[in-house]
Amino acid sequence: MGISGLLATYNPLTYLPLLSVRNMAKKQKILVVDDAPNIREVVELYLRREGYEVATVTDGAAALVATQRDTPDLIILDIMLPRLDGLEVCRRLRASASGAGIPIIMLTAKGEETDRVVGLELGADDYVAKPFSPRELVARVKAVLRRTQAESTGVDTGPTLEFGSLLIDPKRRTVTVAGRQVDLTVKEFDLLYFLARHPGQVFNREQLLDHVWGYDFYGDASTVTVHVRRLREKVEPDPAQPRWIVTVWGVGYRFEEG
Amino acid sequence: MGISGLLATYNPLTYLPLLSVRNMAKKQKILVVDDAPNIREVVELYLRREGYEVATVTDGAAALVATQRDTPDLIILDIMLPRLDGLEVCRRLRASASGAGIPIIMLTAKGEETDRVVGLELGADDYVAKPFSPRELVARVKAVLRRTQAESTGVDTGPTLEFGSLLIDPKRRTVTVAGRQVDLTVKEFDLLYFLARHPGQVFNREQLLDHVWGYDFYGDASTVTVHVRRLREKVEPDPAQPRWIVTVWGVGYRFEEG
DNA sequence: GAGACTCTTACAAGGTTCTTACCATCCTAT
DNA sequence: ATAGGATGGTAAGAACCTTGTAAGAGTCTC
Repeated sequence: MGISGLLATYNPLTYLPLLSVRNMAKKQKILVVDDAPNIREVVELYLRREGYEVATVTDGAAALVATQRDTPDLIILDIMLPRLDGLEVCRRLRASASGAGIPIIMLTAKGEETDRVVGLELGADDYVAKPFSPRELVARVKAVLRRTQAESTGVDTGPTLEFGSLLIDPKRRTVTVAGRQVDLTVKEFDLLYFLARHPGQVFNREQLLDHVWGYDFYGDASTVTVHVRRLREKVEPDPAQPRWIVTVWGVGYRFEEG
Repeated sequence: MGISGLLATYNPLTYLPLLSVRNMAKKQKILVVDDAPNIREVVELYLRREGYEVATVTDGAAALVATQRDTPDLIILDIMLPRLDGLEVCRRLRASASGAGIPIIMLTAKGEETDRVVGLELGADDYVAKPFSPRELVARVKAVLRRTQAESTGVDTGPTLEFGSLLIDPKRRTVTVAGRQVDLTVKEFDLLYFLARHPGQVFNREQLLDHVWGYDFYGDASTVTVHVRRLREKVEPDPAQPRWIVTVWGVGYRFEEG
């Protein structure tokens, strides 16, 4: 008996407070495709715990059938599969009318770096390397769903923001201060745009790392400090007396509108 | 010289190891599970240096017991262990109600039947291959804690409170009195927000220390007095005749609505 | 109304957190 | 390859907050 037996025996689902997929009216369906039973079960467990509806299949051919039948909201696809491998499944889904729009997260074994490129080229939305933590997978699932659903509702790039003489245009990725265009680097822009999209709200450095740098950033919180400094240097009329990017002592930073 | 002079001699703050775990008031506990004494020592040393509280055990069974007893914030778990190996410990923790939420970092020996292990390792939040640098391990610990804490604390800032012309917004960490924004320090804000969340209820200074400063604060009750004073200075229209933060003579303070 | 207790106010010391400047590393485009 | 920019990290100093003490004002009790 392997992991599956044990897990079944101690099924923790019973105790867990089901925290929810936000205020989604209906449960979202996820299809898990992997030939290893233990992976299927662990992934299923964690996704259910988050309130998703989960179906599992063990090979590529079955994946195609299940997609047709169930029209899942997202597919988690192992690359190494019997009969029809993950890349091929991905290719066929993208070619088909019904499967083209469904987001896919690929599972790859460690060291198969090349698969990432191929997978993403074929239209996968994200990829996760084994061994992965279920928590991470869940985070990615949420991120991908958020992204793709935002896209389908037309909020591709956010709106242009304006605060007095400060103009932030996400489409062009440019910032204008008092009519003068300012060149920001990628991180600088992302940081500014994130803060400005939540005016008034205080974020500590850890939260900013999560939102701007991403879930899988191994780094120090001082990174945020440095970027804030450089951002102020470029954007603020008087960097020592910031008007927009304000320090909240002992907590973090806040974007202050005009 | 009175009692106060004597008390000053024993000022407890002087002795406290004032290591900082960032802006978290409480020290975080980490459980290290490894049978190799030198690894335990090095890891413990580096983690303590970063301000974490560290416990160590040498085998899997002890790890389960220690987890139950201490409820650590994170577990560092070697795979190769006597009695009960790391994978099994991980599995059982994930299946238990109390251990399911605790993040785990696995230590794996390099080149150790990677393909087989890959499937079984699921359930940990991160993996570090031996030999590893202590710096890297510390970086990973921080990253994992950041992720998991963002999950749990990210959503639950309390509600905005309103009492007549007084507005308390925990998301922005600002207070508005009669339309005018007032800047509060961390402690001032926490104190006000705590009192305002329990309107009418009287708290003595010790209770306020417990709730706002934390259970592990060794300090004088006069601290509360000083903070109440400054809070009134900033928030009350007439600090000498407080309208909201009222003194209950001989007992403590109470927040009075409108 | 006096004494004792409690609270308010002002202030200084010490610690923590932020800013600033600088350096190392990585990536990219020439 | 190499130069340049972008990014991430570190250390010193400044700015600010926190906290304890002491003196003065207020309040309760006898």
